[in-house]
Amino acid sequence: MTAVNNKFDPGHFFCQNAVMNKPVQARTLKTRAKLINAAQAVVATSGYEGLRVEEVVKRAGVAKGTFFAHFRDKDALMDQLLGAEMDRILDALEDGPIPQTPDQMARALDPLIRFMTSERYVFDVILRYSGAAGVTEIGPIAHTFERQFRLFAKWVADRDDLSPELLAEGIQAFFLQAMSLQFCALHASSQAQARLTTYLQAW
Amino acid sequence: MTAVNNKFDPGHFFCQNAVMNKPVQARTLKTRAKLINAAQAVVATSGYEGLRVEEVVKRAGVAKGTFFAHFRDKDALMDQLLGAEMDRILDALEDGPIPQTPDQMARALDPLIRFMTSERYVFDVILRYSGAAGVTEIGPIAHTFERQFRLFAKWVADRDDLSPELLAEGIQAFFLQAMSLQFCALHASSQAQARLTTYLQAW
DNA sequence: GTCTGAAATTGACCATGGTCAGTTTAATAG
DNA sequence: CTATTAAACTGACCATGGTCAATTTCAGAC
Repeated sequence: MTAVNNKFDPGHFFCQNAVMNKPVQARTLKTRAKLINAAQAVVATSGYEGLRVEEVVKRAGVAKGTFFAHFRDKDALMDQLLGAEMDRILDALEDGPIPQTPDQMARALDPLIRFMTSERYVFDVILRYSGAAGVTEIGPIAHTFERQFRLFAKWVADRDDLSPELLAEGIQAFFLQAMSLQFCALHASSQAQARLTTYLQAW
Repeated sequence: MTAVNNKFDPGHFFCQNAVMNKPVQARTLKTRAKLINAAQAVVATSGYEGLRVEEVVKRAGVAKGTFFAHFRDKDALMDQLLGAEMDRILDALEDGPIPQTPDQMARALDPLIRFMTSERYVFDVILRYSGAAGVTEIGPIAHTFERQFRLFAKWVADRDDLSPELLAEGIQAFFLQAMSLQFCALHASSQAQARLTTYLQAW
């Protein structure tokens, strides 16, 4: 978890113009990497919930203002961190075989469920960013939801009663519902995966 | 919207013990009412997004500490305000006739959809509180989700292919999905109500 | 009345995310 | 090499939610 290979696409934030090559200084990438690495180190010891911007900049050896020159706000950093982790999980998912039964589907989604519900705060941020806020920018988390959607659509491509897109949106809805209920006092007992299986059988 | 009839059940917060009658001073209720009224006044002029605790206590004429003696945190106040409003909408919904078609259902839910998606911040808080955080306390918003659930179950009580409970959970999942996509950059164009209709037809 | 303990209230203080005018650094022109 | 200029960086400062030891108010006992 610490200092993993950075697959944080460089220049994601500052690429407003695809045509003219941006004069991105090497310094910028270095600082950015320092911030991300510091953040991952903090997460490794304190969890996402315990992430403090002050701590990140202290470890990265930069000023607070620098942080906000690289990330619009703390949530934007979370977006990067969580998005990257979810991408890793989705990579593995896409490599695996296509699940055939609802039970297999729910089981395949287990790693994603575990991560997304690992902390209440994590789930909240993911939900908040699952549909990108502004039309201007679609962040890493929102992208993973697109990937999810396409993956689900692929899983049900051979069903002919409903369109794969509609079925995929349905699966996504149940997927989120199953996880939401994990945090719900009224339904805390039963597991998300089991609940998801039930939904998918009906769908 | 301003200074409506207070249906904020008094003593909801401090009733830890159902047996021994609590010595709740009249002063407490009065302060509490002042805070709620002040909050509603602020919301009426600045919206939920513009709600500031400082502003509320200033209008209520109490100190900041008093606020937090009455509400665990700012979100707890939001829970009360939003829960009360949603209860009002649900009251009207329960009075009306039972919708028969998916289209009628989606149309009936329109007032609820409008309110819940009226502000991004509102939707975020509602989602966060829809499943109460701790088992110890289930707040007003979580209660409205229970009401929703029971209402949906009543709407589909005569279907015999699946249990009303499962169907109701499904409707709730689609209901939230339809609203989430409202805020999503990738699907901003189509309306939540139309999307919900599509889901319900398939369900 | 007044004494007493519990409940309610106060406001100075803290924690933390976020801002921005000013400074430093680096790339390019001459 | 120096001047120029834009990008990157700095850190003092602000905004706002939240805390808590000290104070005030209230209700019941005498």
